[in-house]
Amino acid sequence: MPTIYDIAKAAQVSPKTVSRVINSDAPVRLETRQQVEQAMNELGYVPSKAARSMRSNRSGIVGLITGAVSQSSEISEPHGLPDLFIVQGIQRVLADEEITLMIADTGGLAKRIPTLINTFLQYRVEGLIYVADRHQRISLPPLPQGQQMILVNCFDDQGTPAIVPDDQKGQHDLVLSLIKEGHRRIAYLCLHECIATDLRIAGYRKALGAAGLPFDLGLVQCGDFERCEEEPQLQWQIIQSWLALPDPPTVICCGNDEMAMRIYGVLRTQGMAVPEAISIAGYDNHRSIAETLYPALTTMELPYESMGVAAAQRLVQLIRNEPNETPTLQRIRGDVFWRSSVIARP
Amino acid sequence: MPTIYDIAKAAQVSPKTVSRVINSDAPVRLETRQQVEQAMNELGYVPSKAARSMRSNRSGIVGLITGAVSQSSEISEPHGLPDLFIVQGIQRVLADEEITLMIADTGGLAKRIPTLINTFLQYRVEGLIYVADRHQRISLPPLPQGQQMILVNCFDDQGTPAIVPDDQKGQHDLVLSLIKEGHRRIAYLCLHECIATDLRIAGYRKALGAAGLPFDLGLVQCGDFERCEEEPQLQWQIIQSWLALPDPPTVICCGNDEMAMRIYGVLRTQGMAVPEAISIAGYDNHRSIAETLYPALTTMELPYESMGVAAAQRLVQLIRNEPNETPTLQRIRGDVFWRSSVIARP
DNA sequence: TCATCTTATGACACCGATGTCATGACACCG
DNA sequence: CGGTGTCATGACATCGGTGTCATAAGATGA
Repeated sequence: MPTIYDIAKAAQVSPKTVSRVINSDAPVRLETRQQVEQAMNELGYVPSKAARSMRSNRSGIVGLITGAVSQSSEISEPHGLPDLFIVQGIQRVLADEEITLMIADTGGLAKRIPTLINTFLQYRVEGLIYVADRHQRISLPPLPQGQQMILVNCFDDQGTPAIVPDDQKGQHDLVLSLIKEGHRRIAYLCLHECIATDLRIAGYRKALGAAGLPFDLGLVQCGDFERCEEEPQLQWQIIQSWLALPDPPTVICCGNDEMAMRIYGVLRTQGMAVPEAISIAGYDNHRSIAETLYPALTTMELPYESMGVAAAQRLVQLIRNEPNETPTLQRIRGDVFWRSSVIARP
Repeated sequence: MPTIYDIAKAAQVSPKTVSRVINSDAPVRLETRQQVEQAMNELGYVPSKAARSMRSNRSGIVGLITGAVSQSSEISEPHGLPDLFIVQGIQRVLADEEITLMIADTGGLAKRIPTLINTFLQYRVEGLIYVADRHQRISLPPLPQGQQMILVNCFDDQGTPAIVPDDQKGQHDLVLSLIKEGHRRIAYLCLHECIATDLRIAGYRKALGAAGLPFDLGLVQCGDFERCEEEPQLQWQIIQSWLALPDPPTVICCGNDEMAMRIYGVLRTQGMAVPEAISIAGYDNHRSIAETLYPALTTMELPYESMGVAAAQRLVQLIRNEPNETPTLQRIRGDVFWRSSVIARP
């Protein structure tokens, strides 16, 4: 691979002049420039980032740590929307900023994180991004002074800037949409106990309150049986108990789109049509499910892509040392995606 | 960030001795070593890969180009198994080899590829991997002499080493499994015309032939209507026509798991139970669909993860200049995943 | 005891870029 | 015509490591 010295020799100028042509940071005579450019083309010159970043102290690299890439396949637990979508958003923003993304993967093992961070530090990354696979509280090892970091889909107690989904507002908005369509009895088959579930139940409750509807504790049940064999029966028992109520629900909100997909199966096995017999709503807007299901699923977007965009933008701000007034914990909102699994009620 | 010079000063040795401690490539007196190590710990020393790779000419980086990260969200076309799983496999192997992965994304625009390659060359990557989103023939711009590259899920005419799924064998094995379970009339609702479809139809046909069953052209239909509004009706028309045959099929193979999921909906809307009325098989083993559907879907694995592993291993071989006798085009086989959407026939 | 070898360490150049400063050629101005 | 400023270019040091070679101290052997 040729260097500026090779180019300099070929173009009969000094290496520094070649550098000037490359960076156009000082005037170069047209004729000289052309000679240099010709030499670069002929020799197939590609500048070395290593040499460059050594001098300039700017690597142009951001490191991203995630369990996304390998987690889902090693651990067979039910997974919601793949956090890959977060990476998408990040990637898009960084590409525009001409920053290269290095991705490392924990493989589901948190203990690998310090090693991965160390590798990134060796490359002198200008920023670090940690992406969690679900909304959670975390604690990462301390970083060198001045090393920027952003947390995505998680937060810590050290005041590291963090981007999380607005789960409360999300469930709130979804339930409000259902109420607007005439639903008055809204059941909620939620996920297991976790931060997202707590926030969403709070949002569900708040929406009911805002519409003057009573909060019926019996209409909120955990429908997450970790895909055990009896899950369909257990879920059907819950639904049956709801249907047996004097004032049964007209719509079931599911903890995520995967659960909604399974509920489709359960209901149909029992001869109940969606949405004619009962409406179903999901959560995540996991498009490969929500759009593909028949009928297509009404759901609340888990705004992973937007979260990625927000995270990258904020990191770029930090790197550029631009002032920003964003609170440490930044909650990102999603939209309701209205599809045919919910029908309006008179 | 401290350098070896800072460490050298603190430990009262020369920079070269610090280097020797780090690399343990020459004997260092125990006492000296401890002084150096203590200084490194106290100052929080992290070696600079940039400086290192400049001297040693080894970056420790492999570049990966894919449309995976952003494609699915920008382009709303039906997508099969996310090629992210390929990246998983690659990641796992490279992590073991202490190689760092840089990921760049075309954002669905092929014209960005030369720029992305150029960025990687600036980092002096030791190898390049191009991952396509579906099995296809491609053509990439020429690389500098000696630059190693591997194609995954695609191949070219220049003899670049390539890893592709064995689509023919895949459909063949799936159909053979169905035949073993007593199915004799096997319909195939395939995807639109493409390399994978051609190979799979060939495999389907070969399996029938091997079992002495006739190949009935009428039982192979394209069921891919690009998610248009009328898709369910159009699919139902095809299925109806099959059911009206004197000897109707007992199982429908779908082009992929997403199509199978939609067929579930169509059949159930028409009051037909899966698998009691008719069995369904998919393709891809897209686990978040196949395992979540109710009943769970029998399907052929599209071995993306294995392909990633194979690609990374082969690239490492090339980088290390190890001899290998693998053919240019390496076909990777998957397994049949037998679940409850297919029942045995007497 | 002296030549030879091994061990432990340092001096110095170099990898490929860029920042700083110097220099020569002109143009411009009074 | 001499001083000043701009343009175009080059010499040289530097970033943070590592490869090469030199060297001093101690061990080994005939």
